[in-house]
Amino acid sequence: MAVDLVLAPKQKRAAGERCCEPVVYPDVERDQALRIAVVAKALGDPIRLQLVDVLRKHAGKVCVCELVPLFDVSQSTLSHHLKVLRGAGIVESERRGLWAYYYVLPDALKELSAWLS
Amino acid sequence: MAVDLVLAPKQKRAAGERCCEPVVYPDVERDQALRIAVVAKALGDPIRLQLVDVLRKHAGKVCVCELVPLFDVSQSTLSHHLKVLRGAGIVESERRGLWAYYYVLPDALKELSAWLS
DNA sequence: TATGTAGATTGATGGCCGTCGATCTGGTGC
DNA sequence: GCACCAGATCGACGGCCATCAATCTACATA
Repeated sequence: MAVDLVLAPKQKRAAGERCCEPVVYPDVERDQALRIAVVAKALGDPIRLQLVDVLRKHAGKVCVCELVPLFDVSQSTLSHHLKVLRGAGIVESERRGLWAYYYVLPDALKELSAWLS
Repeated sequence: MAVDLVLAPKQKRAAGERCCEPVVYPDVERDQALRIAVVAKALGDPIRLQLVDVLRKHAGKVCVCELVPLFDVSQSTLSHHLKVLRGAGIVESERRGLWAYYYVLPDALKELSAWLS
């Protein structure tokens, strides 16, 4: 119970010895780290990564009906992945009649890319 | 072009109308996509992202005891995150006496970074 | 109107993830 | 030997994720 108020110098590191250089606080702020992590997390699935790859290599907007046969998952699963990418702000969609077109937002990957460099 | 050469009767697309450009297969192979996704997934957590940020900004190797107070999680949780990063091939560790030092592997983020550019 | 179609949504399921306290490991110093 | 320490590992818990078949929603065409 009664603890010695004084934080005794239980520092045992031998004279002059330090484990390493002084503390360095993260350069990226918490908000920024969160934003970047959200994008990275969305890219953290092989199918979503390849989805973004296809959309990026394609100048225009790609119809979902062209995307589905490229992958070995059901249509509903692919739709889910596209929704996740939309939620992360990486892609956007546009409806034309029966078809839906997806495209990568220009600046979506900029912050992550910049942080990596 | 040669659009009209009709294949199946079920095709309902109005004359000459197509949903979009022809199919484009993913540029990144499945193996490569998987490797990149593994790295992205590991970075998909704010704490791990900031961990990598600190280690990267630091030239040498950083002691775990300096990392723990930077984050609002328990020591065991931080140790877990470091293990995940190690599993993804992003960081490596080295023991010196009681202390453990972590550092970013030089080429760890190269493939992801290259893909983003 | 009725039928067919593209794509989104729902609900269920099994597995994985982030977090913690507690414990274990092995190196240090008395 | 013994006590202490840094860091890894364990076991458990709650929540989130990837997947599917089934269903729903618009739109298009007859």
